[in-house]
Amino acid sequence: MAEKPSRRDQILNAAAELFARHGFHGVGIDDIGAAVGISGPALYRHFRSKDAMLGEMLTSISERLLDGGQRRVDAAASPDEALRELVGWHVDFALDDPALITVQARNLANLTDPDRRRVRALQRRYVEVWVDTIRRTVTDFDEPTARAAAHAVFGLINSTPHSAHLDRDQMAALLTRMALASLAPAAVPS
Amino acid sequence: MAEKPSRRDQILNAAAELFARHGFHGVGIDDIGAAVGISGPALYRHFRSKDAMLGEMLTSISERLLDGGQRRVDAAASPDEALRELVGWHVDFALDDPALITVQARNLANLTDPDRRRVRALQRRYVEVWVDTIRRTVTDFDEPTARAAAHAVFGLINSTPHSAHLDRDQMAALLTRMALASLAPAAVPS
DNA sequence: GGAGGAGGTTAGCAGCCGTTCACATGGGGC
DNA sequence: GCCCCATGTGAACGGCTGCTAACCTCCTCC
Repeated sequence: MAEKPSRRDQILNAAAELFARHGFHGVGIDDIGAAVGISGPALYRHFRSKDAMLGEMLTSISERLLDGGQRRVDAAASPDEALRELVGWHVDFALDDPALITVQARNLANLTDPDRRRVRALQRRYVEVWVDTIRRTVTDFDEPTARAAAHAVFGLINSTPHSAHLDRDQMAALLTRMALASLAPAAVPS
Repeated sequence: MAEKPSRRDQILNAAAELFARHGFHGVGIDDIGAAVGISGPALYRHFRSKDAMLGEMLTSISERLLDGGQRRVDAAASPDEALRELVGWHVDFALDDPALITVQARNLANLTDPDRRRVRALQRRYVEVWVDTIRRTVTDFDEPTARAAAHAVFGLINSTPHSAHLDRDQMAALLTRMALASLAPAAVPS
């Protein structure tokens, strides 16, 4: 028997979709309700506020990203493999949950202060995993450069939602190839 | 004598900064006014509406991107040079105007229908310039793949605003290197 | 079979926000 | 010197939106 998603999760999924498409402020409480077949204020039986929905959404994404990434790096046998695993992990995430990735990339500013602090902290730790892994394979990057490179790769991979012209597998292959190529050590013209 | 920016342009710049930081709906008319030292409704002496500001902002960015890109490609002597020029152009743009790039990447959804159509059309033409250039240098990409690759490179380059840890020149060098590497023909393991 | 809680409904309120209005003012051309 | 238009102001309005309130209806469990 497949897991029946709880009402909370239904709501969160629908809200993520809407937030991704129209932006946090562009979506009304009634819209979210309508998307799950109930209407407006019924949402308050499940969440304290609209802000709370965004907060829960973003902290959960950030936690999943961080510990999935950490786990894969820990399990990898070599730095190169770690990097490939990390790229694969992020690509899969972005392709499987484009709405969540979009919301996370765009709507940090709409969080409550405490929520934002929490999410920021998680994101920093995730970036740190990337920075360490990158520096173990691309030896000519100093730390700030590696950090900037990590953000650039996120941008590359997270671009997914804007172009659905390829099927999932082709897209995964393309993004993986491009991401790894962009992080390859500088080609030294002999 | 330096160009004195017209009031309109002052407003547009301030609004771009605010839209980039808080999102279109997260910024009030009064906020924009305050940012240029006038207050609230005075803006209506210069723009018909808040939507009109976003509309003008995005069409002007899209036009500048398109014809700068087109010009550089036309002036290039070889496909490889054309691609390098295109990457350099987009990188410069993103680094010089991070707010505009951010707004363009995130706030398409907030445009009026006719404005959105206009901007979409311009963006499509810009992407087409990239697709053609990419396909002339990376011969193993079919058209949909090249289009997806172009979007991915935009994501990579537009990630700029999220990481200001490097100075402009280093950042430009890094982004250019990564973008070109990500588009290099697939390394065939001999 | 009656009590009660979970989850839903509609009506309404309060605050915000884009926009308009009536009015001030100051610098240039006749 | 006067007029007038460009530019700015504060007050007010109307609609939208997040949230609360009051009420209904099952389903469950003793």
